[in-house]
Amino acid sequence: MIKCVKCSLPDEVMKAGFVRGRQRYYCKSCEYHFTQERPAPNPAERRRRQATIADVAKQVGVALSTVSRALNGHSDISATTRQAILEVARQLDYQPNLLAQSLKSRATSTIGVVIPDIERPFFATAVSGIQQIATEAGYRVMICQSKESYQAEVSNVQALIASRVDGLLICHSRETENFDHVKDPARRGIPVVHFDRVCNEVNSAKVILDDRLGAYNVTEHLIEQGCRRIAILAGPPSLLISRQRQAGYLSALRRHGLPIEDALQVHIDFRTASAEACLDTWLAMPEPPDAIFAINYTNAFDLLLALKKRGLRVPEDMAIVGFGDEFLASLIEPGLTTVDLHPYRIGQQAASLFLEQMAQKENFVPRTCVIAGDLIIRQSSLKGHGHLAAWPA
Amino acid sequence: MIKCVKCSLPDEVMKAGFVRGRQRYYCKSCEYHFTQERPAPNPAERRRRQATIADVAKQVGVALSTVSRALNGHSDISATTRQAILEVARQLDYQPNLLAQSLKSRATSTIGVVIPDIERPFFATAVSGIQQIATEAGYRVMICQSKESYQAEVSNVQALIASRVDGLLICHSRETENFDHVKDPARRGIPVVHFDRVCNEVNSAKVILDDRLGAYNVTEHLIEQGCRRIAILAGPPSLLISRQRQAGYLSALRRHGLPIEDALQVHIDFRTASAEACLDTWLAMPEPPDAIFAINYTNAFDLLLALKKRGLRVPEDMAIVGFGDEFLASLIEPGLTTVDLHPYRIGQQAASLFLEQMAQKENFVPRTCVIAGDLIIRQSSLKGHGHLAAWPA
DNA sequence: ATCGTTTTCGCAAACGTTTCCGATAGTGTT
DNA sequence: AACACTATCGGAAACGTTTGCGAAAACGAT
Repeated sequence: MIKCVKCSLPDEVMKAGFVRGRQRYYCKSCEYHFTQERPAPNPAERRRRQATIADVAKQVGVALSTVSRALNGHSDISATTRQAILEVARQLDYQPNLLAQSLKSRATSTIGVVIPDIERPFFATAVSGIQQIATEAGYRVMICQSKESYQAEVSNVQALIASRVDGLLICHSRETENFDHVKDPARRGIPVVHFDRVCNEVNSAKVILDDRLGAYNVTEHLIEQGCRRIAILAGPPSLLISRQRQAGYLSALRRHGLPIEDALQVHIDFRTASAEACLDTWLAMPEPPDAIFAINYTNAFDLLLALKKRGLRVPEDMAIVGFGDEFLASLIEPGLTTVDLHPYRIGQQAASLFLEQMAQKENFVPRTCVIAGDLIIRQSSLKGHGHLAAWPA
Repeated sequence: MIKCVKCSLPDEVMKAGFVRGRQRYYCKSCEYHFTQERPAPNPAERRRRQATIADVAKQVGVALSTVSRALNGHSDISATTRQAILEVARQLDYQPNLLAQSLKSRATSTIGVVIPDIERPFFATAVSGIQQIATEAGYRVMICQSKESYQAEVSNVQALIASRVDGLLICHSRETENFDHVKDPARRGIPVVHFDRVCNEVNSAKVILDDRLGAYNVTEHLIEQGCRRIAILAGPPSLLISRQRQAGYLSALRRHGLPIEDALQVHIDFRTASAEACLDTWLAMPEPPDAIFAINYTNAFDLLLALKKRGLRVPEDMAIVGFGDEFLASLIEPGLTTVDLHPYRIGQQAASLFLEQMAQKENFVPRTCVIAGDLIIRQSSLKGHGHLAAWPA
């Protein structure tokens, strides 16, 4: 017979249900419910715990608050107790629990970054720029990749919000067309900064690069080199960068009074095969182009290789210019003329905008920073007709 | 005269100190201490707060525990209340606070990764591999860069511990010689996995790449191509990878009965200038080498360019092979023969080892995985004398 | 000795969850 | 009815910090 845990009288005990796998009893005399006790948890089971403020306090013989004050360098504490506490904390390998601190302070000192792909040099460098500024300001950085997937991007943003990041720096995936997931943190009062691929539906700070100007400059450079039939290998018309860079190209042609020819403007999907096919079409023309501006840097490489394969010389027979990723561009032969987009600077600027917003709080007015690209002239465009021909490669 | 906040009698009130900027009083009749009240905090000051479980509970009219059960899909709840709670949670844009959850559960579902530099393709790819496995298993990834600084590495590790990551994946900086900061998490019961640049002082799981075998293979390939005087452009002898790759090189030479010549083994500091200087020394020899194995991929590029500048043909006059970073290697002309180190696989393996350790808990025995590199043959080494000459580039 | 002041420290309430445990009301079953 | 059982729900204690506020002790000056 089961004995009551209070009066220890087995007589008055009766069964009273079965809950969550355990028998329940009721003692009539005590009017008390109780259940079979649970098997003791395996002591080896529970994970070794890290030292807490309570451990330190107990060992020193003071209150929790005193330990907290000692560790945080507060004033309300005597030098001797502070020393004793610090000593014990060191002994116990005490490391403050950031989770608890953040929960209490409602701030994590962490900013979330969402990028399409860390493997692309542009983003890796941008992240480095972000991290430099953030670290200097005492913030940690949490990086997420969307891998160009809208779904992944949304879940990344939600995870970052759930982690209560203090800010969100994002470059949208190529797929993203719905921006509700970014409006959300903004509504929650989390500062949002867009960079590179921005979104105009949200009233956020933005860092963009001047695609139009960059394309203008690189096209103008070709014109100065004596090129007269300049082709452009553009991307999908749906992409903003594609349209912007084409606009810069057209603007340069117009400015210098060159004819604009539809056959010399082709939109492709950035794949190598498409680039080669396009090149062949151009080469088969009665009057082929004397220069090609590839708005995507991998396509520029494709063209260089394809031309070499076809026995054509760069830049003598055909000048080639690209856009971005100047590190790779400097390695190949001939060196590829391109526009340095300063991804590091873009990252820095994005982080700075976040810091600015944190400092100004409510009265921050989101603004847009434009980072101008710099024309980097290398062998692939140096026809030697212009005044720039003497430049060092 | 100040009135007592309890009895409202001004007579018995006397001053009783001055604490933290505010006057303190004592009422004799009530035996009660009190201070001047603090100016009310600016209501606009306090940050907009995100909805919590309490907000949902209040609006629905149930207890906190009920809301928690509803949100977590627990069983002890009726379908109707669950629906009502979910509805209100949606209305209020409720997002669970991961900080609080982690604090309670003592687990963050986050793994910390420390790498030297995210801008290096090898690490960017490795991180991607880590992230894939981690994400699939429901873990988030927190990335830190040491930028090859020991100090930064230590502070990164401490920050990750403070954030209570569930695991630590680390590739040491070049500077790191003291490994106490990694022993620390291990002592705390945090699983540690080393990858690429490991540390043997800690009893952790490790993922390493087979430098020796890779170097052996690439050297043997050169021999098969008919090369007989193979030089090696090694790195600082202090670096383990440098010694390992040299060992593989020597082993291949010995295996094939080729003489080993000290003049053909040079240790440099990986800089471009050093590589060029070394090349010139070799070219000035009465009997120059017919192939060079550069253990660092950037040096391999340096050599390609330098040779071209000197009017020498690759691979006819000089074969060149590199090590790692096969993406870049495929872009240049001629394509660089190299060893694919499979950084993605290394990252995946590291993450898998962590998961394994989490699953097995106490009875996990740390083991070391070796990822073998694959020889990727391209133009730069194809002298056409061997049976591999027919391979597609 | 009295009283104002300063220094130092403890108590307890947050922060937002989860979860154990007990308490009901309802539902069948003898 | 009496009893056994199930389905729901609330209360409260954690998790590890920080911090406001009160209390006690020490100190100095009347």
